[in-house]
Amino acid sequence: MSRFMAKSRSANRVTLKDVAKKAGVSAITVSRVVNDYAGVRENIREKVEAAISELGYISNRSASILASSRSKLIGVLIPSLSNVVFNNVLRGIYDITGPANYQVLLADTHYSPIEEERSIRTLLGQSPEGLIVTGGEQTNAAKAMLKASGIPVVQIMDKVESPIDINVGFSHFEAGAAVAQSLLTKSYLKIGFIGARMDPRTCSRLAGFKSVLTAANCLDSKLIITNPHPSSVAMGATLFRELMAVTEGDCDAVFCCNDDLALGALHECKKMHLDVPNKFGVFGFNDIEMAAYAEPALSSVSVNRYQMGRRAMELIFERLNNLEVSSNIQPSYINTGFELLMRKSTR
Amino acid sequence: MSRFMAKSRSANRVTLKDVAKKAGVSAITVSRVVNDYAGVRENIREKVEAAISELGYISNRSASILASSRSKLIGVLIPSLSNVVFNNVLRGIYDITGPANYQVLLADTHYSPIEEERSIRTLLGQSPEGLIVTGGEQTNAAKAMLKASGIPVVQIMDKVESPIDINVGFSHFEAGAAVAQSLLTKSYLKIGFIGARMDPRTCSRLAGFKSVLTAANCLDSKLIITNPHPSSVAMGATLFRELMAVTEGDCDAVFCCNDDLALGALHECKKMHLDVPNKFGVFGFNDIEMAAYAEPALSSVSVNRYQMGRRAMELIFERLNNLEVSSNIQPSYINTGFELLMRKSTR
DNA sequence: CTGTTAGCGCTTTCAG
DNA sequence: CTGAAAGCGCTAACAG
Repeated sequence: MSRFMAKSRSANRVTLKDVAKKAGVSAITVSRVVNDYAGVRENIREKVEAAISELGYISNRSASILASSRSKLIGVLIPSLSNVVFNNVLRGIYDITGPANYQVLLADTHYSPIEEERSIRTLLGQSPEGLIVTGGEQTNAAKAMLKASGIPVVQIMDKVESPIDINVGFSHFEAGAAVAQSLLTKSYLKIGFIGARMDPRTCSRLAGFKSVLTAANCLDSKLIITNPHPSSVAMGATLFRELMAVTEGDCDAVFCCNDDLALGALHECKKMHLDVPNKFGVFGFNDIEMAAYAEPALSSVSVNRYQMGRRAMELIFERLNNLEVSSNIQPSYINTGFELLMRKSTR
Repeated sequence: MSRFMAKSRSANRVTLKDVAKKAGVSAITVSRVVNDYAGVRENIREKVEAAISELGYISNRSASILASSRSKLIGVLIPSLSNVVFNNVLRGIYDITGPANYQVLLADTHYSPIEEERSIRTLLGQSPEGLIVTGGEQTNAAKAMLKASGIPVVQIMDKVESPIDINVGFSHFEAGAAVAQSLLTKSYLKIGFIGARMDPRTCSRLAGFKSVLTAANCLDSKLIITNPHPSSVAMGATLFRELMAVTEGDCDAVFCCNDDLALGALHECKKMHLDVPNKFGVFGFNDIEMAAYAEPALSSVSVNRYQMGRRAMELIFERLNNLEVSSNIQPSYINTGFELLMRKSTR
C-alpha cells in the first residue's frame, strides 16, 4: 500500500520527455538547455525554457548522476555539529562549493570511527566527487574504501601521520608544546591541564604539552584532569574546581583544551578571588570570539578554521580539474599553522 | 578527455551484478540481501554477504533512488551555518535522521529568499522525502514548488502567517513583547533596542517590543539602533556605543536582538562603569550558554532550538508513515514556546 | 545544430 | 523463496 503511494507520488512528476513533447523537440535537446550547453539555437532554447517553467520541470539528479557519473556532490564528515569550531570549517567549505554549484553531503560522526566508517560507506554510495574527513583516525576498512574510491580525499583539522591523499591542518602536538613553553617562559611553574571529550586532537595537544613540561622537569601528572564528556563552560568550571581540589591550591596556571573550558575556569577563578594573571595564568585554545571579551581577556591559540575548510575544498577542485595528471599523485600536507595570542589572562 | 577519465573512474566500480556472479545468484537476490529483506535463505544470504565484503561492494544510491523513488534524503535549508542557534536545530534534526538511516542535504541560504528558492529547486531534484525550511518568507515560486512536490514540508523557527504544510516554532513577536513588558515591570522607562542583520525573526521581535512600548507610551524610535551586518560580540559593543551616543546617556535599558550583541553591550557597560542592573538593564535573546556566565549574568529568552529541529523531523517521519491519510492534511502549527530567564543584568 | 539509440545500476513486477 | 524482464529519467556516443 505505502509502496503504491510512493509510486503514485512520483508518477506525476514532470520529466524531460514531457518538456520535450511540449516544446516540440527531443529529450536530449532539453537536456542540453538544462545543462547550459553552448550549441543550441536561441529560438529553440527559448521555447524549451518556456516549456520548463510552464510545467515546473525540475531535473532528476539521480537519473542524471546515474547516466553521467558526475554528481556535483562533496561528502563532508565532522565529529560534531554542535561545536563552533566545525561551523567555521563548514563555512569555508560551503563558500567554495556553493558558487561552484556543488552540494555538500554532511555527516556527523559523533567522534566515533565506527560511525565514521558507516557514514563513509553511505556517502560513497552517492558517488561524491570528493570527500573531506576529520583527522586521521579512520578505521582500516574506512581507509581502504577511501583509497579504492579513486576520488580526492582531504583529511583536515590535524596533521596526519600518513595521509590517505591530501592533508590540510596543523600539528596539535606542536601547538600544545608551544603553549607549555610560553607558560614556562612567563615563569609559571606548576601548570595544570584540564580537558574534556579527549578526542585525538585534544590528546595531541596534551601530549605536546607534556613533552615540554617533562623536558623542563615540571610535569606533575596529578595536575592533568580530563573527562570524556562534551566540553562546555560549565564543564570547564567543574574541571577547574577538581584541579584546585586535587592540588589544594598548589598550582599557578592551567592550559584548557579549548576556550569554552577556559571561560568556565576563568569564571571559577573570579569566584575564588584568584589573582589572574599575576598569581594564576589561564590559557585557552581556538580563540573563539568571546575569548577577547572575557574578563580578563583570555590568552588562546588561534587556528585558521575557515581556511582549513576553504583550502580543503579548493584542493579538491584543483584535483578535479586536473584529471590528466591524476595517475601519479603524491600525498601532500598543507600546514595552516597556529598562533599564540597573549592576552590578559597570562602575565 | 576529462570525460573519458570520469567514465573510467566509475568503470571499475563494483556493481550488484558483479556480486551476483561471484555469489552464484541473481542480481535481485543480492538486492534483497542488501536491503535486509526477510525472505532470503540463510545460507544464500551468507554467501552473498561474503561476496559483498570480498569485492568491497557499495550500493549505488542514484540507481536505487531512480528505480524505487525512495531516497531516504531530507532537505534542510537554514539561513546561516555560522550561527550557534542553527547548530542546535541541526543537532535535533540529525539526532532523528541518523538512527533512521536518513541522510540530510543541508543548504545555507545566506538569509536570501532568492538563494533559498535556488536551493529548494536543487534539493527537490534529489527527490528528498521531506523538507525543512526556515521561517515563512519563501518566494512565491518557492512556495509553489514546495506545495507541488507533494512531500512533507516543515517551516521552523518562527510562527508563520499561512503555513505551507507543517509549522514548528514560536512567535518572535510575542517574545519581543514579553521582554518589553518585563522591562517595564522592572521600572525601566527609557528602553532602547539594538539589532544586527535584521532578518524577519529579528524584525518580529522588534515589532513586538515596539507594540508594548507604544501602548505604554514609552516608545522613542531614536533608541532603536539597527544594522544589516552579521551579529557578533564586537558588533554588540559598537551598536551599544552608538545607542549611548544618540541618547547622550538618557536611556536606562536595552533589549539586544541576541546574546552575542548583549554580551558586547555588557562589556561596554563595564568599560563605561554603568551600574548594571540598578541604573541600566540589559536583556538578550536565545540564552546561549555564555549568558549565564557573563558578569553580571545575562537575562535572556530561552527558546527550544533543539526541540524545534527534533520535532520537525519527527513530524516528517510521522507523515511518511501515514501515507494512507495523506489526502486530507491540514496545515498545522506546533508552538515550541519561549521563556524569559531573569538574571542579574536586570533588576 | 539536433536527433536516435543504447545503457547507467538498481528495483518492481510477475512468474515459477 | 528465487529469477527474468522491463523500466526509472537521464546523458554519451554517434549520426545526420
